[in-house]
Amino acid sequence: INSLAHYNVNFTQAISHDVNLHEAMLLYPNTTFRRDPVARTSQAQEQFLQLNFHSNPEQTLPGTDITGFVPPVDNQMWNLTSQDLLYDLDANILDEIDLLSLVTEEKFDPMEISQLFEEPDSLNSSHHCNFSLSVCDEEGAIGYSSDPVSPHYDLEGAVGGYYPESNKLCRMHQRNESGFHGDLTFHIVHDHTYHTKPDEIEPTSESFSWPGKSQKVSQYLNDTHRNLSRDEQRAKALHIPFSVDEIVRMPVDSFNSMLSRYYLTDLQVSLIRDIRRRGKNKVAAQNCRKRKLDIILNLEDEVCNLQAKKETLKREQAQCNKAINMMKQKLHDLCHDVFSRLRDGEGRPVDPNLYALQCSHDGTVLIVPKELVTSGHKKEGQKGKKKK
DNA sequence: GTGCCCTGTCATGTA
DNA sequence: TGTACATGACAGGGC
Repeated sequence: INSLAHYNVNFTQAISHDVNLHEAMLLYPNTTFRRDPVARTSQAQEQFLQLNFHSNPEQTLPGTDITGFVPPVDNQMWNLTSQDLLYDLDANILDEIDLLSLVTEEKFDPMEISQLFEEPDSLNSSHHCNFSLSVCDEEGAIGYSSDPVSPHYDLEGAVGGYYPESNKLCRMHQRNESGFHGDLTFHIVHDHTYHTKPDEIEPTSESFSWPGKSQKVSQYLNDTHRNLSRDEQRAKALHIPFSVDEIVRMPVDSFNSMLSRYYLTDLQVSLIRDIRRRGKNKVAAQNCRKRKLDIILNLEDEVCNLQAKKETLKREQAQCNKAINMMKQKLHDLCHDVFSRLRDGEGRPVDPNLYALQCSHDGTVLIVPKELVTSGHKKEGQKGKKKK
């Protein structure tokens, strides 16, 4: 604040002259680039898609006189303004894209990146922002500045002072604990975490970090350490203002509406579409495998059932064979008993080797010479061996 | 080191 | 034509 007063900065000139891209974002009535992070995390997607329209356009349109947004020298007012103005005007998208290309490389080398961050030349050159206030952003800063007396305000990427080209010059700033850059006039800490859950952002005692290294690198390592999916890491690195889950589950209408309403770079749109495609396919693959497993299990059950049925049929067949053999034995015994009682006309026993018993259709039993029986059987057998 | 299993991803086909 | 879904094939990681 003191520096603000001290330098007597004309924000109107600063914004309107040097920050065309974000000025356009601010002046565009339908811009959805401003979002309430609290609402984002607590409201349904259909709501956050329209968050922008809940706000009074006049409040979001500083017009040509941004002094209305520049707070008086009042800490509280400044905090409100920094939240209102700077939170979602994330000027680091392209910055993040560049970093993403580093962190998503398969051959990503943290040491190489860390060297980039450590190089004094790159640090010095990074401050050549094409910005009247010549400040650089605190990338990946978590949460708003809670220090109302902090005299450091970073307007780049906040009020909209952001050129992609200049950003390239401004990226990769070494950060320190206080977030203070010695040659910076203003420093506004704003939230790049969007909707991400606090536990995904806040470092824990378990997460490791490299002293002196960029929070970005540390965050990447933390993300990896926490097993964030690759798409989650990509989305976070590219500041995609939606969670992977939201992107995947979003109805197609809402999805298309989101793509058209929100100011998204081509790379962001491409990533979002890839995330959605991969997410959908991941679920489909899971369902497919589950289905295949169910089919296999069902087939195994069916095999078990058929095997059990086969065993039952085998047992039934054995019982039937046993019954048939018993009946044959009874028939043999019965025939033997009958022939033992039979006598021919001369009172002699009938030889069972020469005669056989034959049942007619009317139930009468005849004693037939086996010659006739065998010849008759031969005849029947020649007809088709149907009767035995 | 190797094999198996699980999971994510891609390519392709279908509705 | 775009989208969702299903599925085979492949790769990578874990055990």
